[in-house]
Amino acid sequence: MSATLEEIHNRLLDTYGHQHWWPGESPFEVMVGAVLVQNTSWKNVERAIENLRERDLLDPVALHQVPVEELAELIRPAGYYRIKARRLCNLLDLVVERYGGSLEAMFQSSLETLREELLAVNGIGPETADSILLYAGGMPTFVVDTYTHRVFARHGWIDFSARYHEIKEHFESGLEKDPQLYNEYHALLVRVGHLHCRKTPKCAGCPLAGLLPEGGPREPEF
DNA sequence: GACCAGGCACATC
DNA sequence: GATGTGCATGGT
Repeated sequence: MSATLEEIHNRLLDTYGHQHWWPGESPFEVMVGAVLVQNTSWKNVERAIENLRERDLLDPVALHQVPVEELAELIRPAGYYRIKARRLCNLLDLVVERYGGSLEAMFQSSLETLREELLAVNGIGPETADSILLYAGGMPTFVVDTYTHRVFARHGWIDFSARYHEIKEHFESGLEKDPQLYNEYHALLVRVGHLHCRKTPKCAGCPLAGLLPEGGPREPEF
């Protein structure tokens, strides 16, 4: 590896600046957004969240009262609306039944315990769980997404076959255990990925282009 | 019209 | 463990 994790981060930060992901939103709104954004553009998620806000449903107990069919219609703009409604209900069951509807109480749990509990919810996978823990709870867990995988594999910094947990460990073992840093790093990777590292790479103008291996980006099948 | 987006569960081999 | 498929709206 020709650049450290910190150097890569700083290069991205110099280019794009702070991303302010989920800065002024409530933890609950962040949690809902984490589910709705699964394989979906953020723009669509915003419309769905607006629908909930207009009805004062951005509250765990209030949203828990809403029948799943009604919830589905409200979040329709986010896509996959029927399955996401079910997933939100599953998550709300955990929040309300185990933590009395208090996210504050929920985030008192240890990172390890809470991560297990979230992963046990049908519809919450590793990325959604880590997004909730990091962005809603401020807990130090690194979020890995498609762009993280793609950007790092194409530069030869990890293997294309690396699994979620391996990539997460790669970052967490090479960085200070700092939620702010994890937050910014992940957001910056999404930013550079969105601009330069989609299914077909656009390396011209990419701040990481100078770090590419000989012959350009690695390409198995993505 | 084709392609894509801040995944996940489930079926099958 | 590795692949393949369904889920769905809205932007480019």
